[in-house]
Amino acid sequence: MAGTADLLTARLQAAFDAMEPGADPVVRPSSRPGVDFQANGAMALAKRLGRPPAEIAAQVLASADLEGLCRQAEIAPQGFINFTVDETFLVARIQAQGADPRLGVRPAETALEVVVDYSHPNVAKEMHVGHLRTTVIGDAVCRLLGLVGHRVIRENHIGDWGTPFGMLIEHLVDLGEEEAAHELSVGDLDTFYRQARAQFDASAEFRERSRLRVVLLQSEDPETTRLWRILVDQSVAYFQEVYDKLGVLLTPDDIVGESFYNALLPVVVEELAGKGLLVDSDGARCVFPPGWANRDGTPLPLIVQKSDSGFGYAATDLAALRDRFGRLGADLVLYVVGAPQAQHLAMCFEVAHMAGWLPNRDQAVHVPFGNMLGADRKMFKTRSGASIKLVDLIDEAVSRATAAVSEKNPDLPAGERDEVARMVGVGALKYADLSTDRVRDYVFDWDRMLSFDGNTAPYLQYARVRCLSIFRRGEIDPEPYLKGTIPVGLDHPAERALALGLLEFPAAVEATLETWSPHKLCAYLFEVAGLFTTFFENCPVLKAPGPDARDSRLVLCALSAAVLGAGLQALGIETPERM
RNA sequence: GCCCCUGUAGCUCAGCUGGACAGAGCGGCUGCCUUCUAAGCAGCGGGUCGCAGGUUCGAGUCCUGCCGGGGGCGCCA
Repeated sequence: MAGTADLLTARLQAAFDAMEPGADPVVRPSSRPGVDFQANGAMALAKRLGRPPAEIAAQVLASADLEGLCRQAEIAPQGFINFTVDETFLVARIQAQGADPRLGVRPAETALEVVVDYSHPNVAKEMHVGHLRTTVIGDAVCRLLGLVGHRVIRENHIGDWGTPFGMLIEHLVDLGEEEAAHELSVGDLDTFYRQARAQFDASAEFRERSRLRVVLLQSEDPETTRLWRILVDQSVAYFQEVYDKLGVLLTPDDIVGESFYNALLPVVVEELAGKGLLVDSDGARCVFPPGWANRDGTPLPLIVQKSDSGFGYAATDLAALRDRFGRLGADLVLYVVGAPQAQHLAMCFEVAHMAGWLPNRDQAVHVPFGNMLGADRKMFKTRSGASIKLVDLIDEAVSRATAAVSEKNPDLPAGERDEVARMVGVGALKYADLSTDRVRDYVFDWDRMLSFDGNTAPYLQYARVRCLSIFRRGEIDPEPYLKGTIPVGLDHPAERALALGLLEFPAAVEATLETWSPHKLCAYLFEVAGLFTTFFENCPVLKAPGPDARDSRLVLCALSAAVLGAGLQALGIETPERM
């Protein structure tokens, strides 16, 4: 089911083609009173054809078939064509949307195999605020991809390898396995890591042990591997606790850590060398993709193998690309990774393309995001300057929401109150992250994200609850109202505006996926919530003028709840039935 | 020095890939609860869209150059 604007475009296309093949009608929603959409394409044509815009517009209108779609079409002197959509058309669309379990969202023409690389915490290191955005945005992207029928392969590329593991394993040995496992299982990863670091800095003997341990790890010494496995397993269990709290799709099965690619690294080097891409530079084996320059203007290398023969992270990233397009048969790989990695990823993509692993450059996409900032517009940190644990952030969101829910609705039973508070608190945290353009830094503000006013999760959740409460109050089952069999009238402007808004849901989903920008869906849902509350204020439902008006309005309520619910779910935000 | 991102109301953010007078929330001011949840709604006030040029019938949106903020630029990941 296409958006109304798309349908109008399709109707106008032939008329525009007749003027100039391929001419774009440029249909946009209109903000003018009484006008639903406008077509701006006549002006551009007028210039090219050397004729007055209004004349072009008139000719377009004369030949376009708008039967059953538009009640009215008017030409403004500048050449805008203003359309008012036919009410019976709107009603039919509303009924069709309600009857469609997908609410009009069209499956993608071709279902793709999409790998989404996101979250990627580090073993034996605390998950902190820096992991929130990648995890939350990645989760929303996965859900949206699934919504339109793509096959999604989540890959959590955790940091489970590298020289720090010598130090971490030695610290584990010093602590004793049981004590270490205990410490890690309570989630005190920061302390564990800091202690290891402190030992490393303080003791030459420890440094030497750590160095030797790295060698043992790399040579797959069984005992060392066993100790390493303890660190990984404990950390993965801890990550899962955080993911469960956050309500994201990730599971331990999605983990494909850096170590997974170890065996492939020599293959990567071999194949690059075989294609003549590898250049020895100061002892390191590098690829120099064209177009990147160094500080001094010399070509910038992607270092695949360091001069000490160790592999850099570029090698791992290349191996992952090779694996994803080769073994996994991916059509598309998305990297939900912070903006600072842009150059690194672009170089990896370029090299993978040169090596023939990445068929087309546009099949690997960096989905970058900016930082979370504190009120002082600096990196979000605690007063003491430490990074904030993600669990603490989640817990505080829930506790703040608990306070708010208790205050606003003291009648909720304690059990339900806690559940609602969890949905509201976590939802608010996630929505704050999703609702602004991801490439920009955003300012973290508890009060704003938990506010019930404005573009927030609680406001949207509440708008949906208001829809549902009408059914509860009237002891009405909403289900029959989504069958598309109940007559709908759109006499009141608020009803009409709401209907037009609800019909844009599929278009909003598509626009969101086009640029991997969850904030577009957020903005749409906020708009729908606003349209609904206006309708709610102006159009009594249970006390409607008559049974027909009541049923008609119940259809709008049911569909509003469905669209808000589906939209929030697609963003990974839970939807309470009461608040 | 080169490259990437960014600059819109006092604050936080939208602005649908160039369309009609730039929108929303918060904060400020004013109204609205015996009526489906006031966790809400309606209204008022508030912007030379960083600056200067350019392209265009039309620019917050595209191009160039400055200014301010953030980030990246060879063996950490």
